[in-house]
Amino acid sequence: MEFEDFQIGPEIYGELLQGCVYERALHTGQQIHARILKNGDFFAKNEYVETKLVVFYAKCDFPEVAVRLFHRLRVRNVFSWAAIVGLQCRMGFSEDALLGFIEMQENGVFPDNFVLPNVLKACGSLQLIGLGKGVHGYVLKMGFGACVFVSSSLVDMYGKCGVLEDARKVFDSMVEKNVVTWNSMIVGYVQNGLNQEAIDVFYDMRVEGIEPTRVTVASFLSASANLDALIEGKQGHAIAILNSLDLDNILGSSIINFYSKVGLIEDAELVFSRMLEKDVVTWNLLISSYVQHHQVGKALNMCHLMRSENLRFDSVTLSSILSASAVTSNIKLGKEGHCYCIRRNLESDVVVANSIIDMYAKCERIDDARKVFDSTTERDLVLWNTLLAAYAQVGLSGEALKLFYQMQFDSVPPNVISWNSVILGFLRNGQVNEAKDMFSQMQSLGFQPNLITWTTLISGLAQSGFGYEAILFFQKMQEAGIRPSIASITSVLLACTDIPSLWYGRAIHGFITRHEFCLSVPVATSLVDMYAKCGSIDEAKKVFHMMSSKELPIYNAMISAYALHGQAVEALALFKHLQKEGIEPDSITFTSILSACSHAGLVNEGLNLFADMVSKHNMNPIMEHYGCVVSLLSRCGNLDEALRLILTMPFQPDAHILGSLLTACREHHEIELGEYLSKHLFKLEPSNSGNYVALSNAYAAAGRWVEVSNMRDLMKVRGLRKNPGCSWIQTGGKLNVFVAGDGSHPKTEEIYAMLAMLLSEMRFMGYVPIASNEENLCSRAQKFIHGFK
DNA sequence: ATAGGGTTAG
Repeated sequence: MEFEDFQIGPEIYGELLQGCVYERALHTGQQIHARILKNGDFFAKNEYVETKLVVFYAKCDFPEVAVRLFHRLRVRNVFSWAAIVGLQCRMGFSEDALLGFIEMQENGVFPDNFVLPNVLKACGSLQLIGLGKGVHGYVLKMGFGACVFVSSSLVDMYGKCGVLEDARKVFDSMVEKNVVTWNSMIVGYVQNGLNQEAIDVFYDMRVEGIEPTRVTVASFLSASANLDALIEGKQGHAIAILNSLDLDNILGSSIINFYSKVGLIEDAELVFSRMLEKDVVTWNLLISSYVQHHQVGKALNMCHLMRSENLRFDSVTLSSILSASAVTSNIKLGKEGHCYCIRRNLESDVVVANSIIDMYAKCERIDDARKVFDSTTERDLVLWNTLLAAYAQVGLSGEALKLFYQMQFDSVPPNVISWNSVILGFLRNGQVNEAKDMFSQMQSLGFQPNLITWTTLISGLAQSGFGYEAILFFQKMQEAGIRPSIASITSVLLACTDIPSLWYGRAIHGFITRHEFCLSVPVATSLVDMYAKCGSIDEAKKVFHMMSSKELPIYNAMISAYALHGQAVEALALFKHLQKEGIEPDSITFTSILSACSHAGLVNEGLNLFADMVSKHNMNPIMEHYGCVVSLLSRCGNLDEALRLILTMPFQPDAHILGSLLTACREHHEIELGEYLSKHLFKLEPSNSGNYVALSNAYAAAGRWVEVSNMRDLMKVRGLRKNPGCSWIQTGGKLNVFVAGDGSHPKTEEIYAMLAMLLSEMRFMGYVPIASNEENLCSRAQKFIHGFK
């Protein structure tokens, strides 16, 4: 028998093509295709072979050829339709897939259980819940509900459309479930933020004894990461290892994401280092994790390494880089990032655009932020909120409010974050009543104030000098059942400092202890500050010594406390101790220690420290540092040198530093210079009562009592609050009455008696006199007595 | 049929 006698039919080629589909062997399949064509029409025009060719090219993702062959088909059966719909689905052409689904029915071909999963997938990705429900009806009518592939796709479709109740109904009604069914349910919950439900389904699945796959574990890890669920996530990692799941990019990324979100960066780094192949997502995860934990240097280093692995930055990488620029106010890096986005066409991405706007805002370039905002076409809620927050931050409440109305005009309804920013904007601009008004408006419109709303108010009120109201809001927050955060506690402590009220301060301290808040560094720092400023250095010391591991901020607070109480020796000792502990002092430390020297009149120590700060610690002095030195120089009567320093320092003098010189003018009877400085000061800060007090004191020192009482009237007219310094004006005023009364010199005892009265009056007004108040008053009184003798 | 990453308020 001759070999040629075997008749090889067209079906054999169909089988061969099917083999190529399984193997995804494009090249072999193309050779078979060539042979079919060579063999002539009997083979090439066979319906089975033609269909198989379409299926082959479709499965091998060769859309041009697949579609061309499909259009040439004389008979389009359910198999070729399924191949084309599936191809369009895989290529992301969901609309075309659905058009195919409709067209096949118009041509009398009934979709089968191979087409339906793709159709449902297309409905899901387009979120066409109406059509999806229609397909669901078709599935039930045609009896495909029992097919686990179809029903799992229904679960997925409902999940993608956000209708979790229906996804669950389909899921629960399924008699036969496989791991994909379970996975689809878990994924549906995770993607819709129902993380706890996802975890519950995962546990049910374990009880049923279904072996998890990479998909299961990856989704479970996402849910754990979103819930900060440490134990669950670690279990997920353990399951991945115990089941010897392949650590591919997706599973690996999920593990890294989990560790990053719960703050275990070292573990994230370890998993990263063990991954054999990494893609842009893997790198981005570690980069954004570094940025979120303010390790910008490490993040940028990772960017360089990523580039050396020949991976391109994408929009996610860029939003991390721009965030890094924002948190460090690095405008140079930010602009480079912005340029990169323009070159690579990434600015059209809303998240990237948002990061660019935020970057410019945080680098104090609000006009540039606005320009970028105006250039965007697609504006989501976050984008509006970012610009709103930028205006609020700097107290441009009018702009913020305009934006708040404009976003509603553009049909973007504000959320709690938007309301919080508007409130913040008012508070930063000193518009306390407007802020409170917005607070009640938001509630009447059905928005529940959250922790940040309350904290914004408490902090804003405390900073604007409404200490009592701040404390009241803190109490109201408890009544609303919101547990305070560290930020709200430090804010309410600031409120106690503002009043100042040792009584409330102690009450808040008691609250902290009762509610078992751990004495964290920021809380302890605020407590030290509060006790010091409310007059109890002993309690400040007690809190300070309670902290076992001390960090720089609490040292700074304690040094500043000693400075305030005139205990410069203790401040200097603590300053030395901190350096012995190996802690490098910062700019704030020097502000405190210099002010201690300045209050105690330790001229040489202060000048030496100032010199050390510049030469040994390589720091650029800020206004406060100059202020202390100016005050030191003034104190020893070196007004010329103080003025020279002000004129040569690298910035315009602020009200505080001029005020400090003004105070010196009082001490040294330089009334002309004092008046000259005052003119500038009232221009700079017309509402700073300290300036009025300082000038009044200068007048008082010169015995010009008419001007003293004029200044008091001026303060009254301008609605300025009385502060502890005002008592000194009164002292001057009353001394004058003494002197003028019968022409005799005032007696020491009587003056002291009067000072005692003043101190009790201060207490009555709610001020807790601190040691320096008493010392100041007494020493000044003595000077007067000498002056009058 | 199912899977991973980035943005806003104190």
